[in-house]
Amino acid sequence: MKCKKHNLSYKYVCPECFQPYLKETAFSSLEEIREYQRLSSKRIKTTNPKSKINLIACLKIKYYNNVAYAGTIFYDIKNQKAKNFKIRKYKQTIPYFPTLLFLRDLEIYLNLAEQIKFNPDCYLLNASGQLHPFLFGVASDFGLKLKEEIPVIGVTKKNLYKSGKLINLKELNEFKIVGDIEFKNHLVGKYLSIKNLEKGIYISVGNNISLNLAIKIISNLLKYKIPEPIRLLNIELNKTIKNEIER
DNA sequence: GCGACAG
DNA sequence: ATCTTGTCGC
Repeated sequence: MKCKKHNLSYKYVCPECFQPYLKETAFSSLEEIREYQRLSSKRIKTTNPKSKINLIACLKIKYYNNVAYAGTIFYDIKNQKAKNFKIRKYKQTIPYFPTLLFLRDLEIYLNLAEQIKFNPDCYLLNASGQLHPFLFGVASDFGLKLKEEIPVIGVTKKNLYKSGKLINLKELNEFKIVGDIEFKNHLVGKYLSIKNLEKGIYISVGNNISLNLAIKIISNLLKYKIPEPIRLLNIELNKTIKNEIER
C-alpha cells in the first residue's frame, strides 16, 4: 500500500506519518513495536476462568476535539441490567494508526480499570484481541497488563486489515449466524450476525478466555447487532458528550 | 493492477 | 473514530 501524502510504500503504517509520534511512545522504532506485539501475542491465554461469568465491565473511548471521553459501564448478565456508568476525560496524545490502536488507547483503558468500583468477572472492549495482523490487538495488550487474570473479550464492527478470512458460516440458532475467522491456519476470531441484517460483528479473545466461551457470552448479549453493554455505554457516552459540548 | 485500514 | 442532514421504517 502507498501513502498518498508521502508517496511511500508501507505495510499497515506509513513511517513518515508515524515518525513524529514515536517519541511519545516507549519504543525506539516501529520494528521494536512489531517485535513487542509478536512476542506478547505468545503470552495470551485462551483457557477459561474457574468461576462463572456474570458481571461484565465494558470500556469504550470516544474522541471529540482531541479529548478522549472514556466510559465504563457494568452489565449483569443474569438480570440483563446495566449499572454504574462513569465517564472520565483524557487528553489525546497519539492519533489512530491501524494496527497500533494500543498506543492511543491502552493507558486510558488501564487507568479506567484501576478506578473500577466492582470486581468484574470479565472485561469487554470495543477493539480487537487476537484478530490482528500480529495477533495482538489492544484488547489483548489490556488483558496482559491487568493486575489480575481476568477474561477480556474484544468486539469490533470490522475485520482489521482482513486479518482473517471468513469460513464455516453456519446457523447458530433460529436468529443468528456464526462463522470462523481464520488467519495463517489459526482460528483468531468469530463472526456473529443477526439473520436479517447485512453485516455482523467480530469477536476475538483478548486474554484469559476461550473463543467458544467468548462467543457464547456475546451471542447472549445481542438484543441488537451491537452487544448490549457496548450499545448502552455508547448511548450514555453520547448523551454526556452532547451535554458538555452544548455548554 | 487496485484496494484493503480495530477505533 | 469524527462531522453531519435528511430520510425511511417499525
